[in-house]
Amino acid sequence: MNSEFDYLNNYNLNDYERPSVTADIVVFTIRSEEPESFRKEPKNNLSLLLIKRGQYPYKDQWALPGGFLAPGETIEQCALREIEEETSVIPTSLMSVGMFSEPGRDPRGWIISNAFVSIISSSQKTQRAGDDAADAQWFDVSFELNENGMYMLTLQHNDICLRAVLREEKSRFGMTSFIIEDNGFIAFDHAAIIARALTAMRNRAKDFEMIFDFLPEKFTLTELQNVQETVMNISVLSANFRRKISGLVKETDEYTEGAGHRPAKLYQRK
Amino acid sequence: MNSEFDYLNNYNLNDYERPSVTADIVVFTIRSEEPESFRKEPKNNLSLLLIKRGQYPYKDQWALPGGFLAPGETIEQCALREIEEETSVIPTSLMSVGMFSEPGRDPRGWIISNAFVSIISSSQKTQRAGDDAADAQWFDVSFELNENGMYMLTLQHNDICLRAVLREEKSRFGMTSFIIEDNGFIAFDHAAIIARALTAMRNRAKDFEMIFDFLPEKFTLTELQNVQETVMNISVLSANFRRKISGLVKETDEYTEGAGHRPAKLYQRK
DNA sequence: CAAATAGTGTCTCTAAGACAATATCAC
DNA sequence: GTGATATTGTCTTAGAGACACTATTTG
Repeated sequence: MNSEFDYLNNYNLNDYERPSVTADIVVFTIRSEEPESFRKEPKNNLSLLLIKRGQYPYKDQWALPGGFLAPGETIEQCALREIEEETSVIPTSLMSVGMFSEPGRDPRGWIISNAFVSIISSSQKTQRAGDDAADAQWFDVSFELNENGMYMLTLQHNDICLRAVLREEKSRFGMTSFIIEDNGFIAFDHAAIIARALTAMRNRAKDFEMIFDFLPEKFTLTELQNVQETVMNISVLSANFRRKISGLVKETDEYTEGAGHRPAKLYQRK
Repeated sequence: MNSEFDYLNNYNLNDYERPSVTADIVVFTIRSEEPESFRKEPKNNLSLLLIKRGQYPYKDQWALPGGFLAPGETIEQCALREIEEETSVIPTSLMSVGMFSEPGRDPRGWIISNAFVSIISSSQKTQRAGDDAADAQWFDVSFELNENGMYMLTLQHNDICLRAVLREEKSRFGMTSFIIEDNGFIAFDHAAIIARALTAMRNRAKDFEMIFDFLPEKFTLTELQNVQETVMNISVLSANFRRKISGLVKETDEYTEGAGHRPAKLYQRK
């Protein structure tokens, strides 16, 4: 009983209670509405993926895709596996936005969740999500601070409208946290996860990070600008956007065509 | 068997294997060396807390403070509890730097860890750590990129010198990851945790975040500048530092005295 | 030509970095 | 006065934001 081998052989993790661990993923994409005129550019909407729950708790309500961490995989692999199961698409990017471990957050028991942001580009068409018969749907996102200092999170899909109310919690440093005042029929604490994910993504999008992931490999600068504006819910002058982005992209010798106006050069990420 | 109550009562989380979950904390502080001349300002060192392991695995090697998540607490509460147990100090700030869940990272079994950065200010003297008889010691930190593209992490306490070699792993976005080439006798994957923690803290310190936590409530601007320089391992011009920090601090009407040179005004964080 | 987007030039203002100069204490 | 740090001023340059202007395609 003195060697490391003996010690580890007799070490029993079952002596301690253990939580179940899940990965929940906020999968974003950008969807375009049909333009009124053939010349006009389409209007973009930031959307996220929700799954209709088929079981208790929160049966028939909408929740983030996610699932339990399995032995032999990392939490990132778990997140990617769950996204693929729901969308049949493997996203190229994944960002952790922290752990949610508040006791009582899941009525089924002691379950803690690592939350992620992931982005599916407009070129990666997903069969499984979006079919009107399916239980996986894209919801248009709106997230705004109202005059009472409350954050309103609105998720909309056709006539389904989920509207959660959250309050920002000041923490010493680290990730911004949100407290749910009204979950708006979004399951579990997922409204708070979505709020944090949006905040984290918008922070990144300021420095032009993550915005490339919404687009195919080749894109026009206007498309890229539209992504940033849609994600951050702002509007910038194209001359300034082009100047600032110029160091992060490289030209190709291809152009768009047949758009009813001057063709645009296609760029790639540098 | 149709109601939510029945469903939850018969729901058994034990059907799935579960990992043990720990919080590991990189606790930083700044320690001052004695100046050569009574007039000179002391030289500052960035230090972090390591615990000498009394048991296998990695017996007699140095590891980060940390421990298992217990039922009824959040992962943040767990981290704070572990810091308090080791230092008898409750830090005012805590930042998550992500999950470490690589299978095989812990020889004892399936154990995943949420890593944190925490800061103890120079005014919060800790009895338990630092006593030469104790198993908890402050190690001076050096973390640099060498000419071969490898990151060298050096931790020093008196004649103990731990030197790990790491490689940066490019990930699509999110936190920077490091791969351990040589753990330098630092237990588990803690060298990679420390590397990520340092990177995250330095990124924050750029915008003057977290640097206040190293100091007491009232401080001189030179002290604050020294903290930023020590944490980031850079050197800036004081005139420019003062201009940039001016919006984040407020004056008090107190001054330092008896320092052998012009007194400095004390400031508070705004 | 009209509609619509693509792309360039330039003015102003702010902020960052470099550096010079002055202020004030303890001995 | 000397040594050391504290504090202010200002020059130059880089970058952001605003805005005006030109270019190019399709119906």
